[in-house]
Amino acid sequence: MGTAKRSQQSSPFAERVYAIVRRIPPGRVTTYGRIARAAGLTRSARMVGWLLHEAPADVAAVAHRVVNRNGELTGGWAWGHPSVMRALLEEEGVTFVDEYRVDLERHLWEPEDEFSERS
DNA sequence: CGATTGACCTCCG
DNA sequence: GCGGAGGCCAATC
Repeated sequence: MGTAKRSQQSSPFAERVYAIVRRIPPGRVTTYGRIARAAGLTRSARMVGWLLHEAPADVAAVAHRVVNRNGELTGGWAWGHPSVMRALLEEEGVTFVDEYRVDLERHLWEPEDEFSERS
């Protein structure tokens, strides 16, 4: 396979993010910052979102469980419309405190912060 | 090759 | 407690 590369250079940080996202249980939600911190890069939450945009199908299948620090469906438009992601979350039993805001106090899932480095 | 944007967050005033 | 600015890495124009 000569053409087995492109931009999918599977960065160590990317694989770490994908691994964490895949470990997100149903009915549970996490935040980009939480994943970024668990991956080792606390201030690189932006890249997490971009990675999810280029993420494989298995990761994208659970990407709707990833929300921002506010619990808002910031990436809802990635599915075409936030209502789609909201429906998926509701299907898993996730409640919403607002139209597009999940109850983090109720479904916030914290990844294994083995690599979490504090300042 | 340089500048801008991006599924965002943290720090500082 | 709230607001603004910086940061971080990569992709796209």
